[in-house]
Formats: sequence, structure tokens, C-alpha cells
Amino acid sequence: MKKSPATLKSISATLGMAPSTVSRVLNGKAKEYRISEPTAKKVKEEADRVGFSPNQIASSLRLQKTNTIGLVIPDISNNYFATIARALENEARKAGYSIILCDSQGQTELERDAIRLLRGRNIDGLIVAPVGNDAEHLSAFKESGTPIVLVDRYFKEVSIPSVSSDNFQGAYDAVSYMIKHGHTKIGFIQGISEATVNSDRLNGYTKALEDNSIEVQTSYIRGDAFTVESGYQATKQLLEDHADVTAFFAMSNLITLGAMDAIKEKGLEINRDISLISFDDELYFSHLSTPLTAVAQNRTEIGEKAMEILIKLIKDEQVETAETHLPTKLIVRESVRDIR
Amino acid sequence: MKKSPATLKSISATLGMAPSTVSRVLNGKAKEYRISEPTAKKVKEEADRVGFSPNQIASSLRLQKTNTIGLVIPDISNNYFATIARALENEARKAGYSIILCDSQGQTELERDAIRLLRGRNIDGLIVAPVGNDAEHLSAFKESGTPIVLVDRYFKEVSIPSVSSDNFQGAYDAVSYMIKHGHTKIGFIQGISEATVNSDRLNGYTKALEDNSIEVQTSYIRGDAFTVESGYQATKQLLEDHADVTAFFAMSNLITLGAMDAIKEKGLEINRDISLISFDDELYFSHLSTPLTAVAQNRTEIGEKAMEILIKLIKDEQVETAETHLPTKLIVRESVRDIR
DNA sequence: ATAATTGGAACAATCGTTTGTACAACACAT
DNA sequence: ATGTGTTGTACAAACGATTGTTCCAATTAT
Repeated sequence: MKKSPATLKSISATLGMAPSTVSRVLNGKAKEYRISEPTAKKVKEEADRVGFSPNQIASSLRLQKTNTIGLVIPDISNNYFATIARALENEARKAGYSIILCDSQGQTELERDAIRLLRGRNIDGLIVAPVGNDAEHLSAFKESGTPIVLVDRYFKEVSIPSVSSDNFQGAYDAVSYMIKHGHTKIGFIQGISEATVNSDRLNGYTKALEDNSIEVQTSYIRGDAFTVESGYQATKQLLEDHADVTAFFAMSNLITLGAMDAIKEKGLEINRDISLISFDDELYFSHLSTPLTAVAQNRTEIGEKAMEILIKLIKDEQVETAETHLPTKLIVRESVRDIR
Repeated sequence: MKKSPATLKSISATLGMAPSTVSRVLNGKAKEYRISEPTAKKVKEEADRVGFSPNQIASSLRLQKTNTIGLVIPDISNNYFATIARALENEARKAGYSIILCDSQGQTELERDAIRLLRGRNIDGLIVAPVGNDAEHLSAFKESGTPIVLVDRYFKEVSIPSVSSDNFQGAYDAVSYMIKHGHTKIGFIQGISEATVNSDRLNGYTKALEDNSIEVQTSYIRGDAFTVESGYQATKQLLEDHADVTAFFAMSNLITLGAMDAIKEKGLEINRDISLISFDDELYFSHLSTPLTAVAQNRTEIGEKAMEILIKLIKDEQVETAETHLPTKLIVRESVRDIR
């Protein structure tokens, strides 16, 4: 059976006082409201005795503040998002906020549902790693007045603060590295082409090629989702259509996994037969049959920064930048062959 | 600026009705309380017009039910827990519950804090993947009357429903497989020796050896945490102390990673020089330099089952079993060499 | 002695929703 | 004309914490 916990009322009743007195003592406002020492002492003792902890629901209702932050991500089982989530949770906790986790499973519809739900739960702020290209519901949420910060993805057309990697530079560095090792026919295995993260990376890829006077072949650009399956199909197709491609640049950890599947299936070996760089690093990359060179994103910092901005917004502080892009780092391992 | 959303009161005011009428219509209790068709229609239209959505906080306070479930896990960035979390979230959402995520970072103290916090938030139920050997705070929580279900770990001494893998059988199968391939000197790289999951696996290991008349060497049993570092140290030490060990059995995905580090560092190659099986499978295991044989746990089902039990408990339904153990599956790849 | 000040604590409203009950209006039967 | 029953809705209390205000009594000032 459910035991009903102590309340301000129950404590005040046993002490023969008013709830307001008890509340003030426990909120450290005894001085301010001239509550005598002996009274305060009695209250504290009784509260300790019954293990009082204030009902957050009641408090939230009264104060119009839930100390709760909504988090909507496409897939918590994707280590990239999970690591960001961990950082977010950690920062939130330190600042006295709890996280309500919603997994949108990569579906805009579920993302929309989740945001609706969270609004009903009166969250103080919202962090979203958006899935689609549609930001309608996001800007609508912003209009409601509750702070919102995006992670990973961002939208050019709507001005919602966002934190992500410097996708252009990260891609530029990786492709430059490939070119330096003699590669000119480089497949670009992308996610969702309309996504800004994707086009920024594509721009980095294009710029690196152009800076080295290499013509961009649009037929080298394949793929339509940030998934293993899309990575697999795109890589497989490209391998079949253009056997002369010497290197692949995969736009996410999952796409990389799919690309590796396709390469393996063709009986090719990374480095020996084909080169590969992954945008996004994983713990196990160094243990692969060919340790993978990767563009490491600072996932933890993405989370920390996003939460920092959100909390500032909640506190009504000014936030300087709309889009924050954190530097990436090219982790060189053995998956790019020198074919000069 | 914050826009104040529509409330029952604001709607009732514009319609010149009582809040109770509006509430009843919107909760589908119009018939029951004999509210006329025209009135009901007006209410619905107005609610639609202003995009009314009921304040969950107020509702929770009144109904003493938050439709919220607490989740405390050691590390959301560990894919094992993240995948369980995804399943939990998914099931919870379908049943109308939201998840408050708390990462205990493998520390009992943070786990305790999280549970205290969640209690204050009046969660309807709690799921914990406990970190330590201390279940005091867990049984204390249970005493409060709020349902609680454990995942991954469990405790012999306290009767809290739990869902995890059949650790004994999983270990037994894996070790039997090794023995069948000629291994008799098998290192057991464990996590926390006091944890029931660990001792159950150790029992499976021991039983498999005994069933094959192989003496158990306690010096082959190493390690003290479910971490990369512990896996690394234990494997390294064991390799140095007993060069005659031909195989390792690692008790978690992270321990496996540590073991691989140690093996690589010694210049050894998995399969050729040393065999390895991981308790817990990972997506990338098939892409490793030597694809890893692993005991696959049904993470998704662990999550689904746990949530199913929790929701039954919340609804005050009877739950049959205290401890649920789901079958594991040995995924044979190439990391065990046949040395017969 | 009366008025003004201060200390100490209670009172009451509020947050928004839910629900048991009261109440007014009308129809119908006696 | 009086009583009974029905219909449709409003009223009010409750959930628990918070806070502006009020109130009483004791002290100090006039």
C-alpha cells in the first residue's frame, strides 16, 4: 500500500502551527518573516523526523516552474546522441533540472508528438536533435515563449540557437587529408541531403576538391539517410557504378557501419583496396580490422554547451550567438591509403 | 515573452460557463454529467480554437498521478544501457508515461541522490539498473509504496522484481563452446565480484568447467569493475602471470574493449594467439580485426519486459515472477580458435 | 494612559484541474 | 396547487506549496 508522505500541512498540524510558517522556515525565509528561533528549531526537527521532502508537483504548480527540461533525440541507442544526452543530463542535474527523455525514432511525427507532450508537461526548456527538414513545429514551440536549443542539426531559415560541430571545416580537413594522400575520386556517402549539417559537410568536401583543382562529380554523391541501410546501399551502388572511386567519406557513424558492410561484401579490404573516413568517431574504431580514420566531434562539449545556453535562456540572460559550431579533430588511423 | 496558455478557467470565462463543465466535456464525461449537446459543442470548438491542452502539473496534483516513470542507469552512453533505455522509453510512451532520465555515472551516491530526487517528483514508478552491491536505498524506496523494477542487476537478499539475462546459462554456453574447441585454461575477466550478475556468470563458467572435469583455477579469475580500464588491467595482468592461458571470457562490452586493448598491446592477435568471447554483443563486433564471438543479450526485450512489469505493478495488477531471466544467444564469429 | 511601533505567527488566496454535490428550471403526476 | 422527478449547469472543495496581507499581543514612545 502507498504511504502518504509528510506534507507542510501534516507537519504544521502536529506542531500546531500554520503551513505558511513551516514553509518559510524550510525555505530559509525565517529571518525575513520574523519567525522566532525556537519555532524555527521545532519545525526543522519535525521535518527531519518525518523525512519531509516538498511535493514538487504542488511547488511547480504554484511557482509555474517545473525544473524540468525536455530532450527529444532521434535515437538514444545511437552512441553519438547517447553521449550528447549524457553530457546534457549531467549539466542539467548540476543546475537542478531533470531531463524528460523522448526518443523520436527518427520520425518527424513522433518528434512533433513529443514536443506537444512536453509542452503539456510545462517544461522550463527544450533540447531537440531534430530529425527532418521541417522546422515548423520547432519555431512554433519557440513562439510559445519556452526556451529551445537545437543540437546536432540546425536550420538556416529559422533562428533557434543551436550547437553542433563545425561541419564544413571537419569535412574540409578530412577531404584535404585524402587528397594529400593522392585520392581524387572520393565518394561522399551522405545522410539527408536537405539537412544543413549535410550540406555544410558537402560544402567542405566541395571546397577541398576545388581548392585542389579537382572537379566535383555529382555522381559520387550518394545516400539519403543517416542510417546503416542507406550507407550500405549508397556505398554498394557507388562501388558498382564507379569502380574507379578510391575513397569514401561517410557522413555518420551509422553510415560508416553500412559502408563497411558494403565494402566487406564486395570482398574489398579497407586501406588495401579502398580508403574510408568516417565523420564521427567511435570508441571501437581503433579495434577494427583496419583502424578507421575519423572526424571526431566533441560530443560532450556539444551537450555541455547546449545546456549552458538553454539554462541561460531560462534565466532570461542574453545569449550571444545563434549558431555555435565546435571544432572537430581529424583522428588519423589507418584507413586512408597513400596512393601518391 | 512567455504567453500564458489557455486554461479551463479562461475558456469557461469566454464561454460564460463553469470550469467544471468545460473539464467534463473535454474529458468525455459530458454524457455522464448530462451536459447538453450544444454546450458540449461550444466547448469543443473553443478549446480547439485556442489550442487548449490541459496543464499536466495541475492534473497530477489533483489526481496524485504524474504519468511519469523514473529511470536510473549507470551510463546512458554505454550502448547496452542505451538500448535498454530506448526500449523502456518506447514502451512507456505507448502506455502514456514519460521517462525522467537520471545517469548515476556508476556511483552509488548519485544513484541514491537520483532516487531521492525522483521521489520528490512523485513518479508513478521507477526503473533502476543498480550500480553497487548496496540495495538498502532500493528496498527503502520499495517500502514507500511506489513500484520499482530492476534491470540488468538484481539482488538475492531483497525481493524487488528484476529483468535481466540468463547469466548462468549464457556463461555456461560460452565456456562450453570454448572447451569444445580445446580450451581448458580460460581467463574469466569479471566486473564486480559481489554483483549477482557476475557471480551467476561465474557459476556458469565454473559449472561448464566442472562438467568437463576441468579444475577451476581461481587465479584465472580477475577484474573488479565493469569498465574498460578494469578489463584492460585484469587481462594484462593475467597475460603476464599465466602465459599458458589460451582464452578469455570478458564479462561486459566495456571489459571486452579493455581486454582487446591489453591483447593488442602485448602484440597478440585474437584467434591466432588468443581466443576471446564477450558477454554482451555489439553491432560493430563483426567488423573487428577478428570478428568477435559473443553472448548476445536481448536488450530490447529486457527493456520491454521490465516496463511491462512496472506498468502492471502501477496498475496494481499481480505480477507472477520476481526475477525474470531472458535467454541469451551465443553468436559465433571468429574469435575462438580450435586448438584441439 | 493612550497611541504608535514591532515582533511573531496565522489567514487566505493562488496555481489549474477534477469531482461530489447543490441548485434552479421545467415537466409531469397526483 | 402541491409534490416528485428530470435535466442541465454551477458551486465549492480538494490536491500541496507559496506568499501578500492581516491580526494579535507585547513593547516602546508620547
